[in-house]
Amino acid sequence: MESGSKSCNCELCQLKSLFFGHMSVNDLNGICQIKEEKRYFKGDTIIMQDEKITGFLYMKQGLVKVSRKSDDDKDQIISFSKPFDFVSLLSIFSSDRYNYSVTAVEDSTVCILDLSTVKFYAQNNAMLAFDLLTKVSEANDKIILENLEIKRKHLKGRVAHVILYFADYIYGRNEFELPVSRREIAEYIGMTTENVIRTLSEFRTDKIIKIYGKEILITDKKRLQDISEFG
Amino acid sequence: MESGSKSCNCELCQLKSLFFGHMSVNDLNGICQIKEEKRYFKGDTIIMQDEKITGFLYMKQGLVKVSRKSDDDKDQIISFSKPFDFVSLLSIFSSDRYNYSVTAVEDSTVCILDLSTVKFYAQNNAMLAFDLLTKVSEANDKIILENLEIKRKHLKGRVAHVILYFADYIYGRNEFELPVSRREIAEYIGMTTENVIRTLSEFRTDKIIKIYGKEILITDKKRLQDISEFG
DNA sequence: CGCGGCTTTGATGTTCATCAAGTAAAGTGG
DNA sequence: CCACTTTACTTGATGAACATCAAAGCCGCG
Repeated sequence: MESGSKSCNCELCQLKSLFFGHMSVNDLNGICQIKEEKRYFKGDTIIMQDEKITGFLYMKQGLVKVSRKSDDDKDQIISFSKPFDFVSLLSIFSSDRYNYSVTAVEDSTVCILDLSTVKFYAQNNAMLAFDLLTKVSEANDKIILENLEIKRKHLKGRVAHVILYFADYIYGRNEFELPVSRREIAEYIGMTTENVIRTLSEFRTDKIIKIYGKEILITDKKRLQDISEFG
Repeated sequence: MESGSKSCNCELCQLKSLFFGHMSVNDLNGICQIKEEKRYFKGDTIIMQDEKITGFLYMKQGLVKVSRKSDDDKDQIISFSKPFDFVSLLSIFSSDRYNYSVTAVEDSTVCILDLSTVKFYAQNNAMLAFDLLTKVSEANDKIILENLEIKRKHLKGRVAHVILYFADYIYGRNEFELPVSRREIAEYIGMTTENVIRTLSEFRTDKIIKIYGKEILITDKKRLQDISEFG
């Protein structure tokens, strides 16, 4: 079923099913021909706030932060997202410019399709559009729920929550290297850098975690969960 | 083109274009036959968190709050929404139960369609699915941006922001009756009821607003905007 | 008429931001 | 490669912002 001239492996991509499970092999090849796979290094900007939206992006690998710079020039981090979370979905169907920036916090690989092409297919393939609808809805729900969760906690609970977020949701283990700076944690939970540091130090003093620079090791998970839940 | 037995006026509804601009007259009549128009009074619960999602709702008239009760039994208000904001879109395509409650804060009229029917149409009508995609994306974007805006402000800025939100966005005039209690404002901006009241009193003392119970009159809008922006 | 919820104000204490100062780490240019 | 600059991290001291507690008035409703 090789039809195009360019080598194309989208059919084998494990992410195919997420959006394109309901596309014909022909259409998939059509999309595949125009895709561009791009690699970003930690710190690279993938999407810049206020830029015109021309691409449909999805992450194959890595970790990114979604953030927004407000009028007073301060960054607020909206979410840390890994593959299958599809952060670029945030405003591509509702705006012509990005409301948020996306930055790699770990080396990341992204597939880029031409947005108008994807829109064209979506407008002609109800199942594809419906799949996108589901994904957009899921991605947004996750962000809103997570932000509510953080909002109802105090400083310590928020910091505990973030550590658990990385341990359980992002890495799936109790020892990991923090992919972000103390300041970025602060921008995420809406507290100051100093207080994030102070809280981490306090957790260390209380033997809840061990810290070696960016390395975090959770030694008393139960306590951490209690603090997150409220304490 | 009268085909059904039930009287049906969806074709005349001004909201038709929002979702169903790309449906055939026949399909529209099909949907219209099963629609139920329902009236709610101030205080009524329209959607209950954790309930099974069976309906596709949209507001024709009124004002509602979208809120979530957390584990510790406290309410957090996510947004105040008026017609065309389509709050029920929040999780109907990503979850089988509601993540949020919706409550009328003014008398409200809502149209209810059977969700599985709407899904069926969406899965067979790409333009309809695409329209829904746009709406879902818009509704979520608005919520996320608004919450970021509030998050970066302090108490006074938040209260000022809420007053301006009602004045400019909801009512379009500088004199209006607050549709919500002080406590609900507090639940929305993430502060205590006492401090919301204190701040309102302070604005009154400073001759920025006048207060007669629930009636608010903005007398110094420039100041209020400055405080909201940051002061 | 009395009860419960909403509103208001004051007093008090806690939480958190800010300021300051210093160390460590990492990038930059000669 | 080293001096230099910048950025990240850390801790302490102080004061501001905010929550909590308490008490009382108000209003609607059974």
